[in-house]
Amino acid sequence: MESRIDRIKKQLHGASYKLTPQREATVLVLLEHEEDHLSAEDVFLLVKEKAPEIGLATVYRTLELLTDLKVVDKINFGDGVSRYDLRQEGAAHFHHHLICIECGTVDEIQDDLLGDVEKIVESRFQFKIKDHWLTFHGICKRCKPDVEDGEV
Amino acid sequence: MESRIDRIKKQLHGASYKLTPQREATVLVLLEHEEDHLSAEDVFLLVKEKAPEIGLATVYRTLELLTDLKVVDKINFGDGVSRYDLRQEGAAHFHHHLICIECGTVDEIQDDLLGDVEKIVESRFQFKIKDHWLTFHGICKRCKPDVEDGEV
DNA sequence: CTTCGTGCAAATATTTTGCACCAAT
DNA sequence: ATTGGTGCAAAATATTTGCACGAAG
Repeated sequence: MESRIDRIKKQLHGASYKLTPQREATVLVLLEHEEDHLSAEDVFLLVKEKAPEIGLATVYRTLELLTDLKVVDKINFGDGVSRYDLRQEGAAHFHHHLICIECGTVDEIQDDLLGDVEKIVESRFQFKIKDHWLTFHGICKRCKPDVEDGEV
Repeated sequence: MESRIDRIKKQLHGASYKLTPQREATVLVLLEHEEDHLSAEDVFLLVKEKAPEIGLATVYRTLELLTDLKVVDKINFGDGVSRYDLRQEGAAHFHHHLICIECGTVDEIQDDLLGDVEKIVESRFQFKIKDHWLTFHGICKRCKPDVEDGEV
């Protein structure tokens, strides 16, 4: 069976790029932290553990490359920093985020919630949708004082 | 009849801030460019025309103040710059954006499209929604080659 | 030997902060 | 006098770029 990194390697090769050790280490960090929303600096520090000689500029260049290839999405939560999220393979759409204004946690929603909304927007505004970004700000279940939440 | 700027003035006073000439010039620029999505630098250059002695730091401080008071929303389209949008008065929710990947135009949608989606998210994830950000990327009607668009 | 990719340092861009000064109580 | 607000310059942050060098065909 073909692994995720193999497929990313093929994508790179298909676009005439090499999977150098630095790029591989970067992709591995992203795979190992799929749940997180790492900044370039975060990625840099984690990659440094595998490949201490790597430079921050290379991480930026790799992340930009992966963004162009649609391997990752570059997202922005309004703090001054860009964050990088691996795309779900084969996902038609970008996933959504729930940001807790109490604790700052960012949860992801993979569900496709916008099918109906997109139909409305496409017909009402004659706008051909290619992708969407949906973020909710609010209070997550862990911070809701009035709820006795079973698990976490 | 009470004007928009008067109400903003009252909001400032209510929070123990003054509407200084610099702040007033900044708010006026925002009111005159309600359709646009101005960066701090954009606002600065426009305010300079009314009040040439103003400093960029003051514009930043004013925009931050207005953001805190929820007079404006600070938004981020992924280029490295924050942009500032006047809130619709009385709007329960932030408006949505349509970004054209061909021509870069940003259109606004005031419609509240997410009522049903929010209900689902609140119950499924036990997440109390306070606000949302929805942006669509795609091709606007002006850039669609196959459509003979009547107006605009 | 040519191309692509890298590390480092310098440059750039954006936003924030320190501080002295000014205006209005 | 005290407070809040400002302009300017410097600092802090985040990201990009120039360049010489190294690795791989």
